[in-house]
Amino acid sequence: MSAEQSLDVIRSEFIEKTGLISQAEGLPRIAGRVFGMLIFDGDMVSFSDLATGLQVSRASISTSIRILEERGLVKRMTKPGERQDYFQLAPNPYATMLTGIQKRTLATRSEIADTISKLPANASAADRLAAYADFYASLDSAIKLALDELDAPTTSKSGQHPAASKDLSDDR
Amino acid sequence: MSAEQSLDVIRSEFIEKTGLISQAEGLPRIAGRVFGMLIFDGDMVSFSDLATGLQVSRASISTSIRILEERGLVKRMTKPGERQDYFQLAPNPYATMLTGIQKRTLATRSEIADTISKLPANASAADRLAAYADFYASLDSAIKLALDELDAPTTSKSGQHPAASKDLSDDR
DNA sequence: GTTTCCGTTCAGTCAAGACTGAATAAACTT
DNA sequence: AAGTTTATTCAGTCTTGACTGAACGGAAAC
Repeated sequence: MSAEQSLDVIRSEFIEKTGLISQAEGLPRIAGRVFGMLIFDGDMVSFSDLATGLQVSRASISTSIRILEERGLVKRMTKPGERQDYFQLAPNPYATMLTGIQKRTLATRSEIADTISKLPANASAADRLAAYADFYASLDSAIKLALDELDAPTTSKSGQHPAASKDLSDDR
Repeated sequence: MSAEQSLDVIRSEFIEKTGLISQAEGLPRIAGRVFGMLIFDGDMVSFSDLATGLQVSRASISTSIRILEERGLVKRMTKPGERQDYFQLAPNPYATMLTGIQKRTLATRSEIADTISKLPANASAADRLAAYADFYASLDSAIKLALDELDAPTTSKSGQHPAASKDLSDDR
């Protein structure tokens, strides 16, 4: 089962994928599908395009868009002479996602540090708590690196990103 | 509100924190509290200690432990002459967590790559899909770095971890 | 063999939240 | 002003999954 697939099938499979992926990241599934549709269809997708294209109520589109806007992943646009709202991906949505993750990581890291600071000096738990904090510390510095890698302006003339050609099979 | 706090209060606040943190990471809250209790109380925490200490049903402890064991975060032990099971943190739980995250990241990365490979050469979506894939690529390499940082044996004689002394306020 | 102690499984309850339809609001058209 | 078109809000439904109590199974103690 393979060879050729119609672009429509590829497209809708991709949108379903992004729905599931985003769900795993903590977003509602529909918001993920909206995100996927914006990736695939590109600029200037209208509100009703989203509702009909994803076969979902306009109310769901409204709340999904709100969530995506709050997270800074999507930008709302208007066309002169048109009443509808149009949407597109925000400039660098992925860096924004990472920044959000970073914020959360930093918060939990400092909560742990807070507990450690309250601990009496002889507490036997201190070492294990420190290891727990270290985990979030290295997570934090890793995110920082990923951010650097991601929003490096990429001098090459195309919008091509640096990691695009990375070998996918080089795990560990 | 401050000055001194009893160790018990500090402990239970910490356990509640880990419950919430783990919930944000996708684990059930009780599993997070079990994890927190193992961090704080250390080796050899018995099954019934967990149930009574966290004030939850033994059934909940059972499933939480199962989840934590499946993820490789917790080890089950027994004491000679005792019928009860005892638990402690697995050797390097945080590296294991990262490995799990890495696995998922890699999976979604290859799903996106799969879609890209099916795309006709002239597809306008190609660039945006590539950027999406790049995001997971840099996430992946960041995780790899965090792993290196984490399970570096740390030559210093104590179990102290390298990032322990990192300045918490150096964000970006 | 019977009892006791533990852990697991399973059916059922409960709460959280995703999604919808209907009502509302706002802006433009006529 | 009345009527369209479009987005948001809100009450209600439905699904998912966390958690519990009770039944079960197995292993040691008696």
